[in-house]
Amino acid sequence: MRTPGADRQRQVLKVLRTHGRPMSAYEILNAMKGGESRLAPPTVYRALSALMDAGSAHRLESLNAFVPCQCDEADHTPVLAICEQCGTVEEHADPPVLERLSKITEATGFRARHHVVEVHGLCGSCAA
Amino acid sequence: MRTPGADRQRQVLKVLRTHGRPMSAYEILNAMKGGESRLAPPTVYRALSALMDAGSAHRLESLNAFVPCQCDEADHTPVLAICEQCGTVEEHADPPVLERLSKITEATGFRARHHVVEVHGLCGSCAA
DNA sequence: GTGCCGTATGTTATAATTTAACAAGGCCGG
DNA sequence: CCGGCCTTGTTAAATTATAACATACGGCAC
Repeated sequence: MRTPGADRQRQVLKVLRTHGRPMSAYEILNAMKGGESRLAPPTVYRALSALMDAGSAHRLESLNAFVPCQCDEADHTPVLAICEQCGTVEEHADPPVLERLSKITEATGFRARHHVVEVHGLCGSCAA
Repeated sequence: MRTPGADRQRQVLKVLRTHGRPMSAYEILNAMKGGESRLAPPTVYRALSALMDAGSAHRLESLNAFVPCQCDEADHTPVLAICEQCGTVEEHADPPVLERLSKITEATGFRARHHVVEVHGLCGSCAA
């Protein structure tokens, strides 16, 4: 299996959007099992993989969890702000900071290809 | 168990430094088993945890792997450049970029506490 | 010293996450 | 129709991480 079904992708994206917080692959799996009894992890992972390729979902590397993309831009590397208390994730776009990161790493001849930027802290509500 | 033994910590750090590339916890475990037959994952994870608290090791969130800290500063959040080809990791310090990340996320009232910044690409040797 | 308590350490077992490898179904050209 | 290929599904297992339980060590009251 290579290309995950477009229907599956939509289904996963819907679950992610409904939930409103980062979800682990198994949380997604269980949410989807409600409507369909037989469903295995690879199905979910493949759909997630396709969604991420399309930029419709992001993976939180530091949490092993996934969120739907919150902006509409197709291709972008987000800065993700993750609330340690309530789990909400805010998505920011900031090309200059990515540019800067590339510059820093290129000091040694490194060729930057992809950035992972996650900020942990407290969201406005939880910090108040 | 709370505090991992200082001896264990040194042992883990030595393995990490000897290896020269990111290691998974289980790679560390196996490397240590060479000299000592009975050794369990929690021992390694606890030592790693203490090393990271001390800033002597870093976790690569996007690889689920660990590297020894390459600079001497005690407390710092590194920018890690990870070569996708050969696996080497270069460590950079750049407070301004972290500052900038905090600024960006604080636009919504977010209070930044900890940054995860990893750049994937090709190191100088592999890009050549 | 001896017995008790708390901290440090170790181990077993299992949970959670991810992927490899195999199997089955459907569509298209011949 | 039939054979191959692309898509999808499933089983099983590898990898990563932690909870919960068990043990040992060391000080301190007595």
